[in-house]
Amino acid sequence: MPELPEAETIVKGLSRGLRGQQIAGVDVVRPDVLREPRRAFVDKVRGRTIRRVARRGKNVVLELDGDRVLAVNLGMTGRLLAVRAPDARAADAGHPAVRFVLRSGEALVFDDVRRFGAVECLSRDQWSARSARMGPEPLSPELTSAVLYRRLSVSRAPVRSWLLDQRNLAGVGNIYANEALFRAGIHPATPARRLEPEDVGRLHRALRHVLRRAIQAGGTTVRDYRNADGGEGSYARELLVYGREGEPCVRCGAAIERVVFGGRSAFHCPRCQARRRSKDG
DNA sequence: AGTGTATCCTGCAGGC
DNA sequence: TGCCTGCAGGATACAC
Repeated sequence: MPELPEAETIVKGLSRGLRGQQIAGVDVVRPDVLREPRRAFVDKVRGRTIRRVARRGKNVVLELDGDRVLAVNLGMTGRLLAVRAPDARAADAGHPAVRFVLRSGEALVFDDVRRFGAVECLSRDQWSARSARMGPEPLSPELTSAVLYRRLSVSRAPVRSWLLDQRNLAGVGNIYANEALFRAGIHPATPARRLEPEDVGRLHRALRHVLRRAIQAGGTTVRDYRNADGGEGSYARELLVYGREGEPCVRCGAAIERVVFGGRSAFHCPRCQARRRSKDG
């Protein structure tokens, strides 16, 4: 599940090769990853030059000339692959959904087995509006512990659900939410507003630590995630709770538990992340 | 404002 | 062995 560190890794891998490149042609293999008719999309993208490759939350953002933005949400299994050789078959071995053929003969392929991902071409204004609906970047200096506390304190949602909501924070998904909560010693089902400032301080530090480390490691490959060159991220080795149901907690030895709420698995150590009673009112 | 459920989709693991 | 079922889940829509 590509989250912030995976999107960041992809951006780093693509930036140098894409900047300044002109998109000569667009081959839409799977139109259902678009959010508009194929023809309209192709007409907007073809001939544009890529000015910059950036990230916002979990999205990879290609800024094009003509005030257009190509926004890619990787969904569950999406990949953005840089294809160096003009007729490289490597990318076709998977599940190509959209292929951007560059003037240089190279290509950028959006590949997505399950097609939960999306590729959209928006005006700069449309993208700004979309971005404004997302929460702050967790690694931005503007997101202080105090700001985080203020935002959490007005929500009754379980803190894990709160962290996953892109309107609250941009880029955190289930893996890093679980890992950060473990490091902060907070039970994932704790109502957000019940967290004390010290809890939020620990959560803030844990989030930043986990996201930074995961970026250094090139992201987490559990199964599907690949970087722009098709390589895997190595942060899976450092996961302490995610996917480790029944295994001993690295800190206390208790068996890691999995609970499902909000339609997703939450992994935690029952001893290090003691559940707090939720008090009414 | 919150929860739960269904939807999209395919690969794979587990059960028998 | 091989089929079948269920599960994985990011974002979103919808009912309650």
